[in-house]
Amino acid sequence: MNAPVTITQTRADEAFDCLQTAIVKGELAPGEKIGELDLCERFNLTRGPVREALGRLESRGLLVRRPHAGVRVVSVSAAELLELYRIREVMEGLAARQAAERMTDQEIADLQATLDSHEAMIEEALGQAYYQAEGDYDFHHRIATGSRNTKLAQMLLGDLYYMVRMYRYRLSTSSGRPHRALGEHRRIVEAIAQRDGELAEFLMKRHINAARQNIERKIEQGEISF
Amino acid sequence: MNAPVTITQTRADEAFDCLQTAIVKGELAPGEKIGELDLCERFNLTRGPVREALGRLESRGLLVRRPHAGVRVVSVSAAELLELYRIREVMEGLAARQAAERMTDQEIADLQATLDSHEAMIEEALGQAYYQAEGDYDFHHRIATGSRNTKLAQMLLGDLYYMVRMYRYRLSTSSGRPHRALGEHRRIVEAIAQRDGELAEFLMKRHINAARQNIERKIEQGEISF
DNA sequence: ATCCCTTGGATTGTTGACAATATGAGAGGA
DNA sequence: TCCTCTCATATTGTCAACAATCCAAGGGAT
Repeated sequence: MNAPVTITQTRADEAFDCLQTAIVKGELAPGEKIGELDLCERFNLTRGPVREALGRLESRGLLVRRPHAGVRVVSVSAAELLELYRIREVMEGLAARQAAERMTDQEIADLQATLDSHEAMIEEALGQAYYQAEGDYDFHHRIATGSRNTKLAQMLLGDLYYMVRMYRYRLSTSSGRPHRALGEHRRIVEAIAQRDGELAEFLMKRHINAARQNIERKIEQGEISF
Repeated sequence: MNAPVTITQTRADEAFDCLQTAIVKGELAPGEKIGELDLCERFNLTRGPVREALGRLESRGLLVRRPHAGVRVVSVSAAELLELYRIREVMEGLAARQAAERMTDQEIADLQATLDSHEAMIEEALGQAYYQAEGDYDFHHRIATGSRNTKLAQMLLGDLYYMVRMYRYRLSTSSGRPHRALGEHRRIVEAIAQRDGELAEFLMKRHINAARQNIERKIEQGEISF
């Protein structure tokens, strides 16, 4: 009867998580060169696990490493960020379609519940950017897993979302957007609830396209520094 | 004046390449448990680099690792393989569209040239499965890079294609398919040459969808063992 | 003054040994 | 005969020292 609470994982996993969150939260700025022993001291780990974590992060595209020259946090240009949204558009469109076909009724109910909670947050918190961002992430997360497409979910959750979130922290969504986004979310869930995969895909693609255009506008207006 | 011929990269990269090709070529069967020491002896490397390579491969989804229990080559079920093609459909559709917008005239000419060479191979080699598979890979490879979408190309070339190729080796394309596939390739390139992104996307999606149905049929007919 | 080469220092890549843990065989009991 | 528990073994995870490589500062030549 071993306690399944064993959260120990492994040192390398620990390093991986720490590094990933540090990158996503912006504690390590894009383009910044990071030394291995700096990280070791920072997380109280030895070089072995840290090194393995660096390898994994590099393979996922969050870090870029040059042999013997150290690793840097990947710096994504404005153009590349927009390209990321183009990818999200097609992939999450597919996720929405498959989610409409495969999500359980329970999952759909939960999804609607989270939207209600998001709405409450927006109302009371005057559209606090943070809650909106987290809520948005939650929404897309659920749909990705709801697609029952292992690889698709893996690519979205393990690759793209981390990259997008990395830039969310400096891209506060514009004032009016949270409400509109919530509305779009509602319509997507509606389509899913009606098991209309085609419509869900269409709405999701339009939703992400709108988000992309929103960012594009901000870049043109110089509200973002890269 | 250092000789730039030293392609040695690093030991870990070497291990990574060896392992990847070994997996793709089927020398390490899906589901097979592989010990670190075995690999060390196999590639004449020490455990450090091998271990790092394992970490990277795991992060890319080609391996699955359980703490203290060893790593196994990922075994993809028939259903998951079909899901992979669903992902390819939307992602390569996007790639084709962007390639139509961004490829240089030279790249397009090269692409057409490779198709000619593929056709010659099919004619003379009686549709040798091997050439067809490699040619097909070449075609999709060029379009992915031609999209000028860094992340998209990275995901296709670094993740999906390896997984698909891994199963290509046991999925000899059906007799009539190479000719049909070549025709579809030609029409896609035609659309790209005319800078018709929308059409290129449509044709590419249909092309991959056809390939998926082809596999689905084979699975139903029990021609494939999983 | 500028450019190129050299050299010292620091950082990364690699190695082999040590510690922790899961797998499997075997003994004992129901 | 089957099941459970224990323990030995092999394999993995981790650590600290060694070797290889790049980067920057400094000196000399043009």
